[in-house]
Amino acid sequence: MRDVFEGLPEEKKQRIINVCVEEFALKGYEISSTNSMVKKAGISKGALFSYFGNKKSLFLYLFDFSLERLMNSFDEAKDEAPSDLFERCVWYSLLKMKIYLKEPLLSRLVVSSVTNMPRELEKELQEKIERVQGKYIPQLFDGLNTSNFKEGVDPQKVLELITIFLDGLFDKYLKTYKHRPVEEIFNNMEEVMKEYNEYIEMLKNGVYKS
Amino acid sequence: MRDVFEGLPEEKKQRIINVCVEEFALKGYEISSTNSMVKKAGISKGALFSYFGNKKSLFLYLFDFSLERLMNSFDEAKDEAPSDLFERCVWYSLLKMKIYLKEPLLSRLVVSSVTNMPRELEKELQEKIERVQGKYIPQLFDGLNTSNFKEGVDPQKVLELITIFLDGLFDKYLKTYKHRPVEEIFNNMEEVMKEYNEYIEMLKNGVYKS
Amino acid sequence: MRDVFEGLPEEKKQRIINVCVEEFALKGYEISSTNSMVKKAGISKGALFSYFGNKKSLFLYLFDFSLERLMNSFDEAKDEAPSDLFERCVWYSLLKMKIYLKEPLLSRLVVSSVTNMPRELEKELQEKIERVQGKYIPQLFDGLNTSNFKEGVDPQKVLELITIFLDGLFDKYLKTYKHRPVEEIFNNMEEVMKEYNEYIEMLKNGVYKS
Amino acid sequence: MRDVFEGLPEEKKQRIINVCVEEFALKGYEISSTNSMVKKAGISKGALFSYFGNKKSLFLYLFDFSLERLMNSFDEAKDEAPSDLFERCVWYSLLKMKIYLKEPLLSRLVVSSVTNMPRELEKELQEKIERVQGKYIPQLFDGLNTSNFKEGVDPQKVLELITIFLDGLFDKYLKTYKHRPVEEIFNNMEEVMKEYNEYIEMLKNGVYKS
DNA sequence: TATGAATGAGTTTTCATTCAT
DNA sequence: TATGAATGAAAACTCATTCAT
Repeated sequence: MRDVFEGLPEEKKQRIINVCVEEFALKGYEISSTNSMVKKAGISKGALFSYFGNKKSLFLYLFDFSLERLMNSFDEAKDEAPSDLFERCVWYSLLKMKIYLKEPLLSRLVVSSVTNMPRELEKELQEKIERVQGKYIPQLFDGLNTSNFKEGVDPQKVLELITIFLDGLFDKYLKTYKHRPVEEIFNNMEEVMKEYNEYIEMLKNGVYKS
Repeated sequence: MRDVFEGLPEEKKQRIINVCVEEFALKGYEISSTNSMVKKAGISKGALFSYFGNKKSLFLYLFDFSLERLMNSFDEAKDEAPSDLFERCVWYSLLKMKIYLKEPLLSRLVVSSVTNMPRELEKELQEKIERVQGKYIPQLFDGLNTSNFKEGVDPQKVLELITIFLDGLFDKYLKTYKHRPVEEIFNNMEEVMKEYNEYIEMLKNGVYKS
Repeated sequence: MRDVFEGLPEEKKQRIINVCVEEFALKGYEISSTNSMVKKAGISKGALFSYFGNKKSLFLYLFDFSLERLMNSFDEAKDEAPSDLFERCVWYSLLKMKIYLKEPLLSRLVVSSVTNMPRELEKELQEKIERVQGKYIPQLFDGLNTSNFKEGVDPQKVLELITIFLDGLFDKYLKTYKHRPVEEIFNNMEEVMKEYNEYIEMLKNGVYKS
Repeated sequence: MRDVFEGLPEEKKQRIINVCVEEFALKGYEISSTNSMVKKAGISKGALFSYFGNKKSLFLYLFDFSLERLMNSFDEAKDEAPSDLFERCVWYSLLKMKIYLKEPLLSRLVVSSVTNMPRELEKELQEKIERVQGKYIPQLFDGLNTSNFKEGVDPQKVLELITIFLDGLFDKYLKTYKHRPVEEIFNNMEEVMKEYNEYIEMLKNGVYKS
């Protein structure tokens, strides 16, 4: 059944994936309409359902597809991970940002359906997420050098502090640039980096007089 | 049109608001059903639509209502704001948490419809959010004492650092306690405060050996 | 929900019932189309589903409706039941025929959905049938006079013999007159009666030389 | 068009026929799915439609096929027909039962589509049935010995009486054993025969005191 | 003003049939 | 000939919105 879809000409496959990902990413699972998808993709209702069986399977296919593509981008960059905690976190945060900017729809599909899980998909999505987290999170925070830390500072807590902050910063950027073209963000990357570094400096050395 | 609603007996108005807020807060804009609302509120379909015109207006009314109530809670607490930057931020973050716990449905309605803006409402919501931010954010961070700061540290940036971090921490708590009863959170408040203080300590004095 | 339907003007109720009974009686449950029903009845899709909820409930309502009407006709005639076994059976068979001819669609709906039970309705229909049989069958074969029977003849077996035969004869008439107007059958009633009597004579006294 | 099908290797033809007969016999015309048939038969959709043109023609082909096979079984047994009316009828009824048990699917296809004629096929099926009845019925009741009959008894009517009764009895058995395995019926054959004989005795000599 | 029955375009899904390969 | 992907009308059902009462 899904083999039929996989055997389609690449151009057509891509068109269908793009259309459906866009619909799901922008509207969310429940509101998205298979009607609207087939119209935009220029295929028949019957075709879509012969490829994927039903709306739920279609969504899960696209979720897997998106997740894999995003994770591949992570894997490609994995070897460049710096060993210093701060640098590692910054690198990771910027990597997330680059990937989001390179694949905004795939990213949105994954992120929004995880933060706002449709009831019907809860079990399946939960499982997929846990599998990915189990595989990637340990990898990303392995082999970290914490020798620079003050005594009495819990490295785990520091990691959490930085992660929470950088995730928040990431969200802020996303909101800021949501309605602007992608290029503009890339052009401002230098400025973004400068800001990152300022924050990191504060986290490293504190903001109070010693 | 809306005047008719405002002229209703207070008890009936409240009942309608409560029912509709709950529906929207728990299910989201698109999935929520006016049918289910009128049934739960014990009014007729015609009534609801004569009060609010359509689903969209109903939602925007409730959004305004919720936002105002939440902002009033802020205003009431405004005078207790500590003047030290860190204390102010922590106070603000805890205030947000208390308000969320006091009015979970109003808060959820606002927060979830901002993070997950329904297509149809994007413009209007964007505008409302910006108006509120423009009014409240400067107020909240006025008259701060920054005399403890190291030289060369930009107080505005520090503010942003802390705010972003504490908002992220807040979100983490929300997710953690999403499926548990409100009381449990109050009971754990002490532990939460301890964690807050640890993080604040790190932010103040840094995590690297000086 | 069904109250709404019951509260409709009698004329409209009848129109809807007639249209839906006809569709179900002639096509059977699965093939019958709610689309086609609403078109023929001149109401909207929404209306039909607000009256009955879904196709299954609609059908069960009409089944109950039909069964009750048919059973009422039986009840009205009950007191005229002869006490002789043969006469009783003939009377019963002719009564069935008269009712079938008076309400051919209601009868067909009931008969055809019992002989050809749609999987989806099996449980419900089975139950209804059993309830009716439990109530009517004992009534119909009560107080029979079997004093005329030869010795060694089991009255129960005779009853079965006659019932099976008369039911078969009934079916034969139905098939014969299926495509002809109802009046024609009424006009031929005399002939039908004659045939019945001939058969009964044979059953009573046998066909072999004694 | 159908020649292509007839020219197929016998094994393939049989497989297709078996699969389609089973589907139609168990589900009925309208509910049966050509999709499911081609899957089970291991052929392509195109093939099925190139052999038979459309679903209707496919069904009519299988109906003819089934009818012919069943009628052949009758023909093979024809010479064993007893000449006494009663014996002939009983023989005939048991023959029908044997054939039904030997070819339950072919029989079910024919019987169920005759008792519950799909709208779309009514005309064609009607015609086929009449042709078969016109050919076989006279044959089967030829050369009967009616010398044992009472005077004044119309042999034609007796024949009809017995036929209608035995057909009804047959139906009753079918319903009784509908959900049980075929073997069970064969095992109970003795009991069935006993019941037949009891009824026949009643028909011969009547049930009233002479 | 208030009611709630009525509307109909919308949803997901199925399936006999066609036709390019 | 044979294939099976593609088609699209049709199915059951929903729901925001309207309007006669």
